[in-house]
Amino acid sequence: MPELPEVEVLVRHLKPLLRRKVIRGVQVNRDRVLRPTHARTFKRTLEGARFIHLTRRGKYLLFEISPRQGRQRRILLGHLGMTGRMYLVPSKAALPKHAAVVLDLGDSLFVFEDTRYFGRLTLDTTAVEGLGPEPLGSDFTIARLAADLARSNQPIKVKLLDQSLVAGIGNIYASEALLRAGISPKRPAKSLSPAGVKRLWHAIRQTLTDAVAFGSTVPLDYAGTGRGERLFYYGQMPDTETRFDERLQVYDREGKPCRHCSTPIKRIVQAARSTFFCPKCQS
DNA sequence: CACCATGTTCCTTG
DNA sequence: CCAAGGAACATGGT
Repeated sequence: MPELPEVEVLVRHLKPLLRRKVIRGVQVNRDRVLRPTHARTFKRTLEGARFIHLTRRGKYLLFEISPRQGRQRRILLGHLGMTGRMYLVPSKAALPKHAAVVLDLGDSLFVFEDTRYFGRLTLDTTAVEGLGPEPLGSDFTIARLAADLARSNQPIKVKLLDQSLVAGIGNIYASEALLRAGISPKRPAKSLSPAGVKRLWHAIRQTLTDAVAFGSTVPLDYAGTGRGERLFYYGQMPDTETRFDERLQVYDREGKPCRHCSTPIKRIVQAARSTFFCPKCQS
């Protein structure tokens, strides 16, 4: 579930639940997700620490924590990788098979579950230093996007996955944004016209904004009753029954009719990843 | 068994 | 030095 919209919704959900909570205990089941922090350091730093703020940067979660007395506030950096989830469960709840890290908050447990263990929960924050602007922030301007694209020969779809260009777009929303902009994923980044860049800029922001809005309508229940806890990547709207995948225009729709012109959606592989597009709507 | 998967990083090649 | 491509990471679904 991990692109910017999913992370944004998760952050909004967790923020009030974690505020001022003190970490009473730390259980690390998979050292790899702490990289490069050592389990010892991780436990020593977090035990007794208090959650102060939670923000998002690209696909990363930034937990600001206040360690035990005297020490400087620190950032605990989270990333969901491909299959990561973070949620709270009752203290006595059974833990999932792939619970990588569990934090005891006294009245509940914070669980970082990750089937494939590609995610992170670490005290090393260097990963966010190389990120480009927030796509929904004021630093991400049409002029900046145009200037950055003009220096790249990469196919535009591949370039959109470059987190130093703009932070937070992943494989699903890259295809979705390009359909919205009417631009072929195969076009070299530098070949986009000024008008094309402008359409892409709007498409990126609209696609992500819409996804966040959709996710915000999905009832999340991490409190432990066990239903609706799968985040909106797998969720559905309570009113319309619209499933997440039914909202997508091209992603994972190879061979199915384009929702705009009925032309079969095509799938190609770029940089070893699937790209979906409508050959008629995009050029 | 084969192939595919929401992501990032490292290594090789040019 | 940089750009681009591919493999690796690890597990599960179809």
